[in-house]
Amino acid sequence: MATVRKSTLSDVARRAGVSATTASYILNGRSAQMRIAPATQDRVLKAAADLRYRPNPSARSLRTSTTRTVGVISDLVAGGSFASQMLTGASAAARMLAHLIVIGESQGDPQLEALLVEEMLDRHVDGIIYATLATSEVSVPRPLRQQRVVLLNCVDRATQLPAVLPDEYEGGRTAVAELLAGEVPGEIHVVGEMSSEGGSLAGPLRLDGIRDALREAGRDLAGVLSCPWDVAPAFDVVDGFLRDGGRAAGLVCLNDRVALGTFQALAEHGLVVPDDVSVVSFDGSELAGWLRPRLTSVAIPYADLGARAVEMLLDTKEQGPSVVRVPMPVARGTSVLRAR
Amino acid sequence: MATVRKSTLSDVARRAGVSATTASYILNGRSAQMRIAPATQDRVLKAAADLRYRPNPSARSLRTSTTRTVGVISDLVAGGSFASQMLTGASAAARMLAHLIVIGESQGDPQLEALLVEEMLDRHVDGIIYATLATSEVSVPRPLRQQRVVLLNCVDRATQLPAVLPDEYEGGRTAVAELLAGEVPGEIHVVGEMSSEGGSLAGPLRLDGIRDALREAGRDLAGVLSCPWDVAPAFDVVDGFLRDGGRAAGLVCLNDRVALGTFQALAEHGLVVPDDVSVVSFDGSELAGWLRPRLTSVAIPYADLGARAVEMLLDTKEQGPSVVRVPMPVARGTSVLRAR
DNA sequence: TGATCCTGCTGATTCGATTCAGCATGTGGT
DNA sequence: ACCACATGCTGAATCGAATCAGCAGGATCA
Repeated sequence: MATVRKSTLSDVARRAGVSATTASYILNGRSAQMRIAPATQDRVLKAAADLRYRPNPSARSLRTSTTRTVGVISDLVAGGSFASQMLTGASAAARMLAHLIVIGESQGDPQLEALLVEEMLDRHVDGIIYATLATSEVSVPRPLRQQRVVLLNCVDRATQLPAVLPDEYEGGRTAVAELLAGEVPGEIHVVGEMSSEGGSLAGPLRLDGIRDALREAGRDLAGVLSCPWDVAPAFDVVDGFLRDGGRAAGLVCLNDRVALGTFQALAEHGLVVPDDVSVVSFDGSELAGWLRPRLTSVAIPYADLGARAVEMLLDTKEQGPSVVRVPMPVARGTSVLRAR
Repeated sequence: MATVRKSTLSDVARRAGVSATTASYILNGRSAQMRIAPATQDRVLKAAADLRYRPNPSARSLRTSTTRTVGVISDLVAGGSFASQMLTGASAAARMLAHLIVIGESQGDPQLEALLVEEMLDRHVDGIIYATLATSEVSVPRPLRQQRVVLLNCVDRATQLPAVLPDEYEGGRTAVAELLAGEVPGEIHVVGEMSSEGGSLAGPLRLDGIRDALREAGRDLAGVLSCPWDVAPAFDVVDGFLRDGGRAAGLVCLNDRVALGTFQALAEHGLVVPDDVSVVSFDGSELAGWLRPRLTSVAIPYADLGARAVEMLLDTKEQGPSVVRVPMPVARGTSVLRAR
């Protein structure tokens, strides 16, 4: 642990033969306003380089009360690659802006959440990103309200805080576009829950987009096979549908897990994707790429969301509350029957 | 942004009618050695509570040069839930020890990695966890060597740094135990790559465990279907095997993606899991739970790894270099034929 | 020759907590 | 009545950088 003693501003100043004050001005790029002679400037810069001078962030923070860190608080119940990707984006954006990311996971526990918020505020993070796994409506903890905050993947109607979300409505339209770019000679159904309980906002918006896009194409939505967004429920509902003699040429699954369940049910009934049924989905998860055939999925741009959130947070142009919708790109597979 | 002015130690001291020195001693639990009168102690504690005093971490760090943060540097190429789970564990453990986690993702880029290391050292993190996605042999960046470091999911033979890894060998044995707890009236094969290139250490160790456990049970390994650890390659190799007339009663897949490919190939050949073939796997990912039937998988305890790494890092008992192997628990599904 | 201005720098203070060294009291012993 | 000692507290320095106010010294002008 024999760490080399770090050199301080005074070390640099001494080596350059100037006062710490002067060195400070120069190293902070304020030479101009302070009328520092170019020669002096060079000497100090050289000294700093020689000594590998790196300012002590604690000292700086103490004076300026900014820490060049941003806190990310999420409920992200481990597992999904959500957190991972979102943090990747956030972390990259933060690096660009010379910040580091401090994380805290509330695991959905309001008390833990409050603790984490407090701890981050104690440490004077320059801002906090409040993220949720599922797109949802939230009520941010009190102490956060008068801080720099950006909501990620959620909104808080009460407070009008700035937020970053996927553009679910356009995503819905995109899914339909993918489907109709192929051959779909029959009914189109949606698979997935749309009951508004649970607070997820994604479902209704995607469904709106799907409905509108279909209508504009002169087709309509034959029905919705309603189920929770998971593999087994999706299997059951699609299995039931087929067992009852239901037939569809196109299925829009509301996420990739639903699509997996759907694939399994279709296989069980001897139906082949995409020859018998075309399938598109949402999430753009790894899973989509693992299926046979590979699934066309409208992706949730987690990394982008993370990056945008950080940028908004650190953007000094203090624009008012605003909600940014990030486009959902397509991860294209071969689950849609090609047009002849 | 109208943040309430935070109260300082002097505020507390003034309110309690003592000096800042005294307040400091009391709040740091050093009343005893400093012979503070109980009454004074109570007054200070009360004042601190009244004012909702929270020490300023920057000031404290400046004096003590400890920051109550730990850095996590990983290559974690987004996507896998690896990072997410590992951070969950790390973050929980850190909370217990009153620390926060600062993250940095190197994306496998040594230059970026060096930058991140530097930035974290600048900020005086109390220690760094150096993590890799795939269990592998690494060479940690220079500046890290004389710091408090714990390797996570990797080892550095050159430096003998402490490390935390899954117990892959025992995991291999566990997989076999799961398989043989059922009915496996025929050959047992392994599916997955075992060439030692790439630096992944998991494969060979799992394979050793598998071989030893089989031998001890009086069975042997009929063969290894070699392929990269991913869905499509696994599908191809198993498909080829079956096409060539190969038959197996038990398959040990080296990870869950391989197992998915294997499931797909088996289905293609009309083979039913577990009736015709029993399958076990490694990873314990969500995917295992999504398959039909649910896959029995020996889990990589990411959260535990993260937690253990943090604990080792912050454990002051400065024990020498040591390598900890964390047990791999079973996520049990129904992919093994039940014994009659 | 002195008043004025500009140039180029520096001293001293501040941020908030920690910590060493030491200073008043009060108590006990002789 | 005087010294020794324990008790209970405090002053001042310190960590490293930022920043305000201001000071020499030379040039410029009347």
